[in-house]
Amino acid sequence: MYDVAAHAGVSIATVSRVLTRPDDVRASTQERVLQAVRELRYVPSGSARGLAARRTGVLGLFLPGVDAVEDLSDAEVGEQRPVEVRRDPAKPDQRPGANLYFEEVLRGCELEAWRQGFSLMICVGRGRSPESLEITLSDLAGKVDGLAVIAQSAPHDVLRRIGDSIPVVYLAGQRRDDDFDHITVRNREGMRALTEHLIDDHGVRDPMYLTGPFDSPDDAERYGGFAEALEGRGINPTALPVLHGEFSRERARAVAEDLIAGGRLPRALVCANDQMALGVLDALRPAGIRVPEDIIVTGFDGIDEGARSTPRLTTVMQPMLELGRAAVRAMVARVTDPDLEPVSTELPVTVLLRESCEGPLG
Amino acid sequence: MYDVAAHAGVSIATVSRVLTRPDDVRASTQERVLQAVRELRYVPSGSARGLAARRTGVLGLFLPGVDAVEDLSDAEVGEQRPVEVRRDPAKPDQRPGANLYFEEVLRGCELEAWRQGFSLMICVGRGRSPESLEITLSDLAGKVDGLAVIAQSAPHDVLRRIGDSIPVVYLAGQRRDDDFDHITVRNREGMRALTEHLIDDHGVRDPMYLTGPFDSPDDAERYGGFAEALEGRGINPTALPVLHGEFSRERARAVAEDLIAGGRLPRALVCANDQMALGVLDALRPAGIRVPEDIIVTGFDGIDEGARSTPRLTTVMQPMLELGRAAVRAMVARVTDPDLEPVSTELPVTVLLRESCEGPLG
DNA sequence: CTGAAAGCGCTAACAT
DNA sequence: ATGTTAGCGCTTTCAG
Repeated sequence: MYDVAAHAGVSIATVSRVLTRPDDVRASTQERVLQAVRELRYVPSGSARGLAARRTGVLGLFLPGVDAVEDLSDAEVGEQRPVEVRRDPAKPDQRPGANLYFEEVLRGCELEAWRQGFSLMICVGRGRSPESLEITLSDLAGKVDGLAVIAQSAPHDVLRRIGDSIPVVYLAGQRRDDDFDHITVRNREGMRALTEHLIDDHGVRDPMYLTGPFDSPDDAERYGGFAEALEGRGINPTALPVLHGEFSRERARAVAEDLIAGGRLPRALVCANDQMALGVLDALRPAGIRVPEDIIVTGFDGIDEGARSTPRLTTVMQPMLELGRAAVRAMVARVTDPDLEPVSTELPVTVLLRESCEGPLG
Repeated sequence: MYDVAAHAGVSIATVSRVLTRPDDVRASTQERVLQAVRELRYVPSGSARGLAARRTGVLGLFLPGVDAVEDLSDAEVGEQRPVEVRRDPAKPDQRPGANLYFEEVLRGCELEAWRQGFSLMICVGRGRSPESLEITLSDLAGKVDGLAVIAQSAPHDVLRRIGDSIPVVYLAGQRRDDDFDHITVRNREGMRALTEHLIDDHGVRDPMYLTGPFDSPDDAERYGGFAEALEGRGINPTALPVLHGEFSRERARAVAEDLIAGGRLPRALVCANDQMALGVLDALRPAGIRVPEDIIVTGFDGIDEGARSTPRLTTVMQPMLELGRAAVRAMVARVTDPDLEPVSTELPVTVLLRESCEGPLG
């Protein structure tokens, strides 16, 4: 920067101004400085800026570790053959489809961060020990102006610690009485609306529910909405069987296969996420059971694949991109004004009625 | 940090040491410092560290802008109804499936960065003017120790400029004689091996090729491999029709429909990517044309969906995760030793033979 | 093994 | 509109 200043015949302060508030500088001077910047290939140091300005212009997104720290080989690529040819028979899907979910949030964060002139740093909370997690997080916290954390990727007490050095916003998961912003999605209302549709418009009286993991607050909310809808229509939800699919396509398929074998298929199978609903379809298809004529199947999430399956999947679409964007907006608001009251936002969802309950659509 | 030092009864230098090279400090002192850190909820400033140490511990990944700066609303969420219910008839897919590709690279980068103790900053090159792109990039460059850039997301001259302040590694795309590392994938060899399999093991003599955009260097390589295989078997590739699908599932479907209508289906349709191959299957299915009995269809990329389509898609799998990891390794190597010769790495691919050419697999 | 001191490259008053 | 100057919070010699 000193070089640039010298080259342009101005002081470093002017260079700084040209780069941060160009309007405070005469156009001719500006031009000269920019010229020097270009000639000298000057790239301003983010660290120095961050230090001096007390804000880095970076926001952080902390995601739960989906991948189980896979093969940690240091792969010496040179040795391998350039092409390998092999047969690839079908295998159960291995990757948890859950990441599709987060990728959309990520896109939303990046998009909004960009709009607001911030950079985005991402960090995946890989298992390891609690301490290493804490170090990772605190390290991250030191580099950003605000941190968005996806539910269940880090313990609340650690977040609270970080929360008093920078704004933290908690995404999805359980709403708790913390000192940070909280953004969730209307899981309950979405599932209730969907279930009511099934009851009111399709005359379903005995839907089965296929749940996810026990510790999923999202799923708990969804089941709550399901139960509420039934109760509101005079149906006792506790009398209905609940199945367990762990949010996994494969597990759901197995569960559905059991149902088929036992001849215990209900009129409708309400799944706590799309992956499981797809798994159910996987089981139904070869058995020759028609959807929705013989059985209605519904999902939750609104993943892309559900819009292309056969039949196309009725589901509740979560605004994942908006989740990310809202997170960034919340952080930016708080960076601007650090002592705002913590706010709790619940984003709207959309029930998408498709073929798996409606049959062929126009 | 001064507080921590005071609290622990040591100098700031010692605090620094405990946090960066714990082994240089007596265990008891260390413990005292760590204690103070915890009590004071101290989070070290990344900016200050970066400035003093001359390295930020952050790597950057620059991706091409896939999303067309969608609705830039500032969405006041409060006003919306919590649930909307609506019918959702099938529509052509809108999102370019291409991002799936990059998400995998991103995962690879994040994984390897984490392993190497770096953070990862991501930045999407949203259209805009060339200057704004340059500003974005230079801004990013100032915040990281190294930058990985995915092909075609930024002009080479800008990258060169950045390249002399920090290491730049170029991913995929055309191999050029630049001053930075370059990591690609064996597009040519992969497509050649696949095509040879079709000729040698399935007796195909007149495959049609479905290309992507004209300006895709990846596609050019792939077509090159295709042509080489034919020539090597005494078939003249220029005598064979080439179709244009723009890497789009919808376009490919339309093209295939034309072919069907015209009764001009070849024995095999070799697609330059998986999305197009899936589009072809979309067209073939309702027409009652059997794959692979009536026509063989192949893709390229190895996206998840191809492993689950009906029939499952024969393809060439690109090591996207490895691409990301290799990029990070290259950057780290260069951060360690800045004046290494630029290296050019070509990652191996795998031809995955599945039902769309082999028929039912064990 | 620990402390003292000199910056790292910028921004933000404050002057002019 | 531009220059001067005092740090920002840390790492890193260099002594001890």
